[in-house]
Amino acid sequence: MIYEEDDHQDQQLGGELRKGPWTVEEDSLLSNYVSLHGEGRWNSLARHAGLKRTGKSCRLRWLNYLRPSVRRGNITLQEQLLILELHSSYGNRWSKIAQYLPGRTDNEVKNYWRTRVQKQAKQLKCDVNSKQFQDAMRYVWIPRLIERIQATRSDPSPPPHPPPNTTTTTTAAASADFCLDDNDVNYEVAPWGSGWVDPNFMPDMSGTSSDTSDAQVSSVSDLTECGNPTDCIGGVENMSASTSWQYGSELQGNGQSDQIGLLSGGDSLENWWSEEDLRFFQHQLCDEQVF
DNA sequence: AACCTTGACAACCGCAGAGCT
DNA sequence: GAGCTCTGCGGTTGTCAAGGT
Repeated sequence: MIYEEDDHQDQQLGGELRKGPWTVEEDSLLSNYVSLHGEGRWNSLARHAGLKRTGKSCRLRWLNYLRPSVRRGNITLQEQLLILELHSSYGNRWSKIAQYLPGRTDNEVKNYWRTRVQKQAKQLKCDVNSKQFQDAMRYVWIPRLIERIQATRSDPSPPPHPPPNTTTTTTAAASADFCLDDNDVNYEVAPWGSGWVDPNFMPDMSGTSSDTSDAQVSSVSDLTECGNPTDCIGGVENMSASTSWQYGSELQGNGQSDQIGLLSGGDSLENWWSEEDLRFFQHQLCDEQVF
């Protein structure tokens, strides 16, 4: 790559630099220029397009907002499930997670996590990266998400597609739920999965689990150990049968079997935790948290 | 009606890695 | 190999609208 035209650094634009929200005119300039000349070389692009923005700003605006493939609107239940599970594999590697959510940007995934998921952790008075909260997601939230997905299966909303250029084997959950189009060959799916819903896993009720506060979630290797992906999860259908009630039984035994949020409707995450859940987790799982 | 809080989203910043001169 | 620039990523902050008081 030749940089001879890119000698000007962002700061050399000096006081002309614009910041803050983009105007319609700026969006138009950027869109038109990219459609004519393609992406890349953002600093040069910014100058030649007549934008008083940094290259970084232009790139961000294009990738997160103007790009035609950007998908806008609410995060679907399937996408929520994907995010939760992928985060278990990749941690805060938002761009990696976003690869599995076509049309979604890393920024969007990151924002979702911060505004929604962290809120749930807060409700449980857990740190979002604690093992306790991981367990809460694994044994309560995800099974409930799956049930809600099944309950809304008649919803014709198009399933998200897996990312391109990955070579990982397909997990049943992914293939069953997110790649419904048989014509959509060549999809490959995330290497997550086994740990989340393996019936052999049960929450650490001892309260003695070590703090995993640094997003040290289950490693990818953990999740890819399973030779046959279908053995790991068995698809969402099987997940429900084998996991949801089973994990839920810990809680359902406490009398909250109807608290899965299925009947409440909507995609709000407000009601994922019943009062029983909150008490349960706060008392038995989160005692050691200092959140 | 005014003010405050909250949530969602957009945008910026700093850093690290890759590639080029 | 050193220095420079670009690109991409993750963390953080800013903005605005909606809802509540």
